[in-house]
Amino acid sequence: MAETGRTDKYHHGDLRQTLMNNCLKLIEDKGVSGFTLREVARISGVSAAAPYHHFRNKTELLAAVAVMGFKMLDEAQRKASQQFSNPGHKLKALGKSYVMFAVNHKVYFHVMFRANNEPLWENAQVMNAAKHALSHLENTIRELYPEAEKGNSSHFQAAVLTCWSMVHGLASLWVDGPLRAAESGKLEIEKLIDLILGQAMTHRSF
Amino acid sequence: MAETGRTDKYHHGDLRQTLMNNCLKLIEDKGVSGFTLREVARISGVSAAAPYHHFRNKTELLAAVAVMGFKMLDEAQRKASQQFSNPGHKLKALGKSYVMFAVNHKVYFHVMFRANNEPLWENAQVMNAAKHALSHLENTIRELYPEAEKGNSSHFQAAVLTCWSMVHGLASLWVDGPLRAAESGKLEIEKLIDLILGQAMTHRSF
DNA sequence: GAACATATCTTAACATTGTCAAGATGCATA
DNA sequence: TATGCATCTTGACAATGTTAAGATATGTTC
Repeated sequence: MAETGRTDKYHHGDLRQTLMNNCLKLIEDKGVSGFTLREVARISGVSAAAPYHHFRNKTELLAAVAVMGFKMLDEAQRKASQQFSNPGHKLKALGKSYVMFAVNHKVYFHVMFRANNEPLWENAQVMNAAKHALSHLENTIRELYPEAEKGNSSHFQAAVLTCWSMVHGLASLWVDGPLRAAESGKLEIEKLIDLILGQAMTHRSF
Repeated sequence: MAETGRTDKYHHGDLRQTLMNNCLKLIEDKGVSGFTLREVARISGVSAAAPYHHFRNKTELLAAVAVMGFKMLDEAQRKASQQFSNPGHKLKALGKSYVMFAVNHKVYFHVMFRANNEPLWENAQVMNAAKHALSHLENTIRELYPEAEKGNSSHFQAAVLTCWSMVHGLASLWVDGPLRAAESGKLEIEKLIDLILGQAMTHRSF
């Protein structure tokens, strides 16, 4: 009651945050396509026009949720990288943390990268939060290749991108459905991650 | 004129295909979010209700487009794998072909994997077309690991998934924006692919 | 060729949506 | 206490997805 609905005050108190929470709840229930600004307002106990005093439009609500998501991912990555001092182990932990974030927070991941098919990445706040979340990977690769960044910077970027693509691809295939839809689902996702990260990262450079 | 608009006949002739073509054109122009069934009908020169005689709803139009996309990808993968006989080279060619497909047919890729945020993967036709497109990768990995599939099948699945995740991740990061938005865009995408596939696949197992 | 069944298309309507303009209400500050 | 600002509401607008009922062409059967 106190969480979802309105208070009895005319001024809601913290409508902005309430809208963001209910936005997530709604997407969890009905998917991003069935998500409606009006219904978020309804659930939050305010009129359809009320959200416009806190977000310029529907897309900006989603952008705000995406920023929250990136902050959560950032936090998860930070914790993961703190578990190990060895850069190789650190890298593997980061990868697992990335994929598990997508698995455990499917909705966030969806909004962060797919949004409402809107170009969320032009939003400076989103970009910034995303950069922070990605910095852990970059730092760890810097530890792994102290020399790489100096001479051939493109080689460093490629290394970052290789790792990012790997885990982002796995996460995307899971979140978007094809992986769960395929019979590969027999393997539980967590074991799968270990298997794959082992296969991809154990070899030599990572 | 003949392509986009209607014919003078009452019966359109091939409205189904016309709708699919204009669906793509519209998404190219306005993005998936700005895509409207009514406007597709308008562009095609028919009434708003006409498409419902060819597709059950908006999602099924997109599903049909997705199937077309997977057939194109299938064809591209087939050509790529035929260029080499060595399985290692073949695998690299498949990877490059996958990513380049996403880059050159952004809209198709978007519809195939993101759709309208709808669960396209429950559609049997989509699933089937996707499996075909993926079979080339599976076959090539089978060639690489003749022994893998027998004893430990999960190891084989993991190998397939590792490669798929790699290229799908790269493609997704490009299509969804983050890669183009980041400064990494300095590197042209094609060189980037070569760099990454080289880094990821040259090592040992692939 | 005429009659008829069927596929294809249109018009008209419905509930819903995102968004905006104008007005109401409460809060804080002078 | 009076004034100004942030917050919320009501009411409206055009647009959308979708359906029902009716019109028109096409092809098949006699």
